[in-house]
Amino acid sequence: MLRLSKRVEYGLVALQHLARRGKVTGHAVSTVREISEENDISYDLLAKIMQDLKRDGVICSYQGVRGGYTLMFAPQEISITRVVDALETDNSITECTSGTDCCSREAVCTIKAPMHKLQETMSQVLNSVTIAQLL
Amino acid sequence: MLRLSKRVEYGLVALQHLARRGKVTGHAVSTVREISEENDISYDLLAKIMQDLKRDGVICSYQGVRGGYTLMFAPQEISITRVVDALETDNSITECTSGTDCCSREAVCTIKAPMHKLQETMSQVLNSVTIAQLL
DNA sequence: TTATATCGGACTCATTCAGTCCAATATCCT
DNA sequence: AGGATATTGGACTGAATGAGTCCGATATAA
Repeated sequence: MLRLSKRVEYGLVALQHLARRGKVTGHAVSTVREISEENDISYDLLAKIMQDLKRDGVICSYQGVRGGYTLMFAPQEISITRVVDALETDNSITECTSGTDCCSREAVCTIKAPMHKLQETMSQVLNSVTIAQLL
Repeated sequence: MLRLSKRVEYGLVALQHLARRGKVTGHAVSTVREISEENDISYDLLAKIMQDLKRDGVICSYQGVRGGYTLMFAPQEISITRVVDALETDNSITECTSGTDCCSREAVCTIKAPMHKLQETMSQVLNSVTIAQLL
């Protein structure tokens, strides 16, 4: 459907939330609980998303009491592409333009080249928008 | 997943096929059977897609023996946006940017404006690419 | 040591998508 | 007229995906 998943949507909101608290190192600036309540997002679902963002390295976590999350980069250094890559399994517009090989129709596929070009353009757009634009 | 559906993919292939036969008026230039066989696409599925493209007005049909389909516009006048609109129920990147109202989180949504801007940019990209680029 | 967080897996439920099957209708050609 | 060919239309299945839930484990500041 050419749609961003709810995971990405919530991820962007969460990163925006953290960004507004500033990129602080050494301790957490916000918790999943807080972000989920302020933005009306399922706590459990957001918790998963935060873990994925942490795994990607875009945020870091602090466990235990007074724990939570903090940005690892300045907002203008975090592109939407990065968020999508961290939270979705695949972000290619066609099977064709994903990874190395194409779909089962590869041998007869007549739109492979133009689709790659379109993919390139789309990626550039997503790459040019950052969390800073959400503030 | 930010992915074009197979319907759109097949639709583009079919329009490319018709475009290569030229924009002829008065009779069909190709049939579903031919397009499906040459491009290894399910006949039944492609038949549905062609009906939708016809319903949209981007192609016209001729029934019966020696029937089939023909383009209604020059390839450079048919944007991918049009194909997506004809073949997918919704092409907005978020629930937010679709139609009139937003999602259930609308009241607390903090990324509505930037998402609309992103949607705009993405639409422009899809609008700038036409069937002519597939030839 | 307890309250508060993140971590991690398994799980359900609804929706969507790709593809199939079958029957009806239109129309050219012989 | 009649058969072959093609579009039209609806209903249907099965697989995949996505959103969201539930439960328990682990880490850590106070």
